[in-house]
Amino acid sequence: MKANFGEYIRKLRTESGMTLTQLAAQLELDSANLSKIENGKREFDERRLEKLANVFSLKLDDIKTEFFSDLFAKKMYENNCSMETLMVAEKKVNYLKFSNLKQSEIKLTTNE
Amino acid sequence: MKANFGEYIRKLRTESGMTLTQLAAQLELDSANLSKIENGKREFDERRLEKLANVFSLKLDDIKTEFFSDLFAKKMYENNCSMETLMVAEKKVNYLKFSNLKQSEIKLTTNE
DNA sequence: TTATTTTTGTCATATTGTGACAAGTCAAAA
DNA sequence: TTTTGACTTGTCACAATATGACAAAAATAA
Repeated sequence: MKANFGEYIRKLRTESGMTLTQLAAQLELDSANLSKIENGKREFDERRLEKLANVFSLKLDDIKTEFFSDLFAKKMYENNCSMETLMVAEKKVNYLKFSNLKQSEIKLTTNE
Repeated sequence: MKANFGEYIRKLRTESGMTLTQLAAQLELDSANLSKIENGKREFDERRLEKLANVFSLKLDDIKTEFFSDLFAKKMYENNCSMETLMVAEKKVNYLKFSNLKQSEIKLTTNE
């Protein structure tokens, strides 16, 4: 497993035999910057996730899972968060989904 | 349960009978900005977590759990992440902890 | 009403992120 | 050993975002 999104990109890239320059072009960024991303010295811009998925014919959802789990893991590790944090986060996501569901129902009902 | 860290602060504040101005002073920020934070219009600065814990005599770890779980939940919700993301994040945190443990062992062994 | 608390809008400034370029290293091929 | 291509690193200007501060409006309580 890779704990950095950069390493993940590097794996995808090398396995498909591309150079930094080639992939960078497809992602519309500088090869120097892509190098930094792969080496964990810069962050991959969230807004390029879709492009990345397209280049490697991967499902956007899978790429997102990889991307955000890295983000969370890094934060957790840096801040020495208790593992409980993730459990609580799960509850909160469900809560957000639920309350937004209710919201839309209300909107539909009251026809706003 | 509160899904916003701001609501959580508001709850703490009102339960202890403080005004925005009073709490803001203790946190060294403007009451107008604290108001925005409580209403979810601005983010609470991570670097003030310790101050917050002190004001309400809470364990920093608990505050951090609340803070970061909110952060993650919000990201998950906004980006429509699959729930798997959290599971993968958990694995990655363990991986990071493990590899850093190994790192320090190496450092100790080689006395660098 | 008057006083207090809270909310909202705005703006200058601080902080951070990003793209771009130049110059560097490195390894393999010629 | 020179050349070539791939990769890395440093730097800088600029863009995007966050933050603090202040004023003024709105809401609430006395």
